[in-house]
Amino acid sequence: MESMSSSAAPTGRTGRPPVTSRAEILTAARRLIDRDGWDKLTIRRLASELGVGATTLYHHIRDKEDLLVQLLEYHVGRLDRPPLPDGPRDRIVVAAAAMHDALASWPWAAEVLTTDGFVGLLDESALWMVEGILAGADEHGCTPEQSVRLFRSIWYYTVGEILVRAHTARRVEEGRLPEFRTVFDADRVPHLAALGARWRTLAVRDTYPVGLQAFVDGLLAQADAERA
Amino acid sequence: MESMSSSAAPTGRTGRPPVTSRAEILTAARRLIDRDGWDKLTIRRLASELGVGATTLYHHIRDKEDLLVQLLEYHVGRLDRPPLPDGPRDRIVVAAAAMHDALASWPWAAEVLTTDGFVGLLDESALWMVEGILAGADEHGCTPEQSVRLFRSIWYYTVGEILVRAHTARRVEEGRLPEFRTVFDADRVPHLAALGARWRTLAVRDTYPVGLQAFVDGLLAQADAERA
DNA sequence: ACCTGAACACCGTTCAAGT
DNA sequence: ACCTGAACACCGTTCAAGT
Repeated sequence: MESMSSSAAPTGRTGRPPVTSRAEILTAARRLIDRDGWDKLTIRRLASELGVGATTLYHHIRDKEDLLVQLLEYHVGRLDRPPLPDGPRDRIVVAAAAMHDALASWPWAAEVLTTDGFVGLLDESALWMVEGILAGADEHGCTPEQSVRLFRSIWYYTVGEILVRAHTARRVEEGRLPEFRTVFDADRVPHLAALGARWRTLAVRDTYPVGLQAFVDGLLAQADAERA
Repeated sequence: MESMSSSAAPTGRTGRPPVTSRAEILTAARRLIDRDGWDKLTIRRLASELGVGATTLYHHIRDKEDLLVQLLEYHVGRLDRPPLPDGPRDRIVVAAAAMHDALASWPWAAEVLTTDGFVGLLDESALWMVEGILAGADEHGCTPEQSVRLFRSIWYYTVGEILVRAHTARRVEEGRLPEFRTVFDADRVPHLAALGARWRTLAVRDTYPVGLQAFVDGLLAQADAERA
């Protein structure tokens, strides 16, 4: 397997030595996103950030999507794990909120997040949140079907919130948020018209946690009723 | 204001006659999406679909995003409106489901859907679903704050479901859905491991409507408790 | 074994010139 | 008033050639 023709190779390997590595690429990608923004992460820019040719990256990643998945997994994996409460209902809420907060830090991962079965791509180290939700549902008395449905429902709510708010935040900092209508036809949409400009004030509030609690309670009650 | 130098102009206008129009552009865009897929909608392709120069389109639309907003509004506006039930709770559920179904037909509108305040971009003809939800919440006894929060929560859930499932569906038909893990470490994630291959079977089910009902009930109960 | 530049097949958008 | 081609500043990815 090994060759002995090459000179000055520290390891027992043959051929041209690597100029970069997976870890280096992922760190540079993160640095680039944090500094220049998510939309600036391109293969070409990432390569020049590393000082290598663009095509070199294709020896370390399959394609751009593979880079995204690796990036998310790499960083979710180094998150520290908060203690989960004892009660099953609260365990679900805390685990889901932790999942939300973890992903909300990397809202750029939309392409990855919106893959059904995304969970199957992750390492065990990033799956304790999923496990926490499933364990809580099970302990509450849910069937496996109900537990999976509960998880998926919460997942949709969480992904939706992250994507909408991330997108909005980006537009705000780019200063190109479309001006919001405050006047509506009171004959056709009376409630909307009555709210008027208050909508805007109310819409910027962070209602994820309180909505999550309502959802978990609703889902658990529904599961109970189904089994009764 | 008017000029009289140009010849053979049917209308009283001056200058070169238009080769296309807003309506023609929107119809062509829809045709292109339906035929070739969402990701094939580019300014250049759309122009050649119409048989005009790419730069011509910039006289009818501001930029690509403007095209998307107009496209969504144009098609949501021609949806027919189902009757809403009398009870406030059921009204919310039916209106939200109608909103979901309408948007799920154009899941490509992700860029538009994930703009907070997206509602403010729409015409009254497309807002009866929003109005239906707000009216139901109000009639149930919700405060304006609670009604807006209820709507936003449902909106996040709905958008998340649409985006995840649309993305998954696209990958399936492109035949590049990542293979799903079915084996997990039973010591670290016992519930996930116990589910194993069943997850995949359960995850393809359409659980949007049943999840919606649980969410609405949870949100209304929460609102009641807050006011008690 | 790994790296590279050239090339391919695209994008959205601007702008000066034409009708 | 409206249309146009050329041009600008980019993309992701492939491939043959180099070390």
